[in-house]
Amino acid sequence: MTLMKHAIESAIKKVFNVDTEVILTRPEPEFGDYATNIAMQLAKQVGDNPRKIAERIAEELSETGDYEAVEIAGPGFINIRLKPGDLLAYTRREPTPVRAGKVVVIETNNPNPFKPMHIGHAYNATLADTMANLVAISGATVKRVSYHGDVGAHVGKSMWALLRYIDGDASKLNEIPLEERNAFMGKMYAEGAKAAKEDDAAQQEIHELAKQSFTREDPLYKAVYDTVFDWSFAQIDNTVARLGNIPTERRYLESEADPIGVKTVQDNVPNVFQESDGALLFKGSEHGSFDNAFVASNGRGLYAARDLGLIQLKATDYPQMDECIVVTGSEQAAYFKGVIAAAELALPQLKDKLVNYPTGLVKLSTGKMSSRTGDVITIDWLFTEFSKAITARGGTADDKIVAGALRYQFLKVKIGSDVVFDVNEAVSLTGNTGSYLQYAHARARRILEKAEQTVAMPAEVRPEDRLLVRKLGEYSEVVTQATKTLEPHGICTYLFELAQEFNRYYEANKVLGSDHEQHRLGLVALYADTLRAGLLILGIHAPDSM
RNA sequence: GCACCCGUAGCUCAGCUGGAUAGAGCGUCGGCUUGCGGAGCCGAAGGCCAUAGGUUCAAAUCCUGUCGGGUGUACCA
Repeated sequence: MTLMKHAIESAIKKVFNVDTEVILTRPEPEFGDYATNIAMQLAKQVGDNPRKIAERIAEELSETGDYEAVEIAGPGFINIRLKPGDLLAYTRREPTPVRAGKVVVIETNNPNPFKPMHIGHAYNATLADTMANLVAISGATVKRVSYHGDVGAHVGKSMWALLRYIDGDASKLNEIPLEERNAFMGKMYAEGAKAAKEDDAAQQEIHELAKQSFTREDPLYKAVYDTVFDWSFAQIDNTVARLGNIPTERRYLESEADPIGVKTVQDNVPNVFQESDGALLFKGSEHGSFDNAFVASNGRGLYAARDLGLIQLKATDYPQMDECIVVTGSEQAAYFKGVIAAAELALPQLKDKLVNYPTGLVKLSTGKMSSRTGDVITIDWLFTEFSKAITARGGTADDKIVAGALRYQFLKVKIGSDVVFDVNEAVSLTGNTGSYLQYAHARARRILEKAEQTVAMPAEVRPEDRLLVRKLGEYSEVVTQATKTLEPHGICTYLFELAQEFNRYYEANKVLGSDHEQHRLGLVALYADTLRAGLLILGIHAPDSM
């Protein structure tokens, strides 16, 4: 494509003596393989009508003999049709390495211990993990990390309920079976949250217990804390792995980030932070955010200070870091704007390295959920529902299949839009779903498996192949675009279109036993490999059977 | 109040670096048994792209106003 772009640019230079950048698009297949509207853009500058300009350029391009056809259409579009050989060459999967040589640190999960994991965590984790995949595809070295709130208010709430539950005997926790721990932790948190809201005395205790989370001096407190802390991370690690995420290489905790952040804030008074009512605040309102306290009037570090500390921990662990990506809910967008602005002022060496991607919320079509009341859709429940649906179709529902369906549901939506999660739709397995793609892949593999000859790259493009081959040729462009913006949804759309294109082909053209068996097997293999490669980027397993 | 995000088919969403008849899935209605997995394929109905202006040869796409929805707004995370 770059070659073609340059060819057109130099044709323009030659004919009109104008330097310009040509953008090629993919038009409707009836028009050709590539199109550009450059003639219309040049009309004013060159002072001629667009169709004439287009004709001059087309003439020049035709003379090279590099294309099957160059045509003018409509108000001045130049449509280019590739030669069959080139059409095939374009199917090579070689996305442009737009981040070659960079080092990128990205948080690929950040659920808090002591709280239940819900569908929102699954969304954040799968999206961030997929973005990390895109970073890797773009030629960078990816460092996957995680960050968790191990101290503070939510811990106080859980500890309040936990301490009442054990009633002085920490060994009571050992009686809770492994498979009930998640539900138990959720229940404890919900109870504490409820008490904090409704009962003033309890609120005082919870406040006290929250403070203790920093020191954990009391032996009973420590025993309970340590046990549930371990349970939490066992759950988090297990769930994240189950979702198909690649493991992280470093886990950061708020308790370790806190002192570093507090010191940074204190060291930068008054140039970056100002004292106000005893608290140290950052005037985020002057940076597109809002004024926010980083250190409380009692000297304790707040969330923002911890984020400042976290950034430095990352920079220390990964001194080559060029970019530091955090994916969060959109409700934190303004907050992060403030943190990043403050960080760039206090830590100028990190300027332009910090990026926050705000995502939409996960909403359920069935109604609201709330972790406060314990009324949440858990990830375990989702896995169970998917399994049931797949089994009902006569398929085998291992975790990899289920995770694929789940991931796709999250990834197909543009980052920033809310994900309306309709469990019935997600589980339906038809239409634009992960299951459709996995099934499509399995079917293609099945054909190859049955073939009694070795499969090689197709050597030609027959007329009935054209649409499929053209679609295959879009892979590198789509993936390159996705790596630039770190948005996976375009890959989802593309893979779905590709699978549809193949299903059409497959419906109309017999492969095994046909006169063109060898040729068509080559196409099937190329398609199956392309589909698998795309799914791999999304972290979705492409099964050979299901 | 102020700031940011959003408003595309009944529902859920693509399309937004301006371009050729606005696309898909679900749902609805109608087709497809010889041929490899029907979790599929083909077709139909369904849109003043919230609304009013502006910029442009060209606007769903850019700018402004209005209406409607969401989120945020310092010592929670």
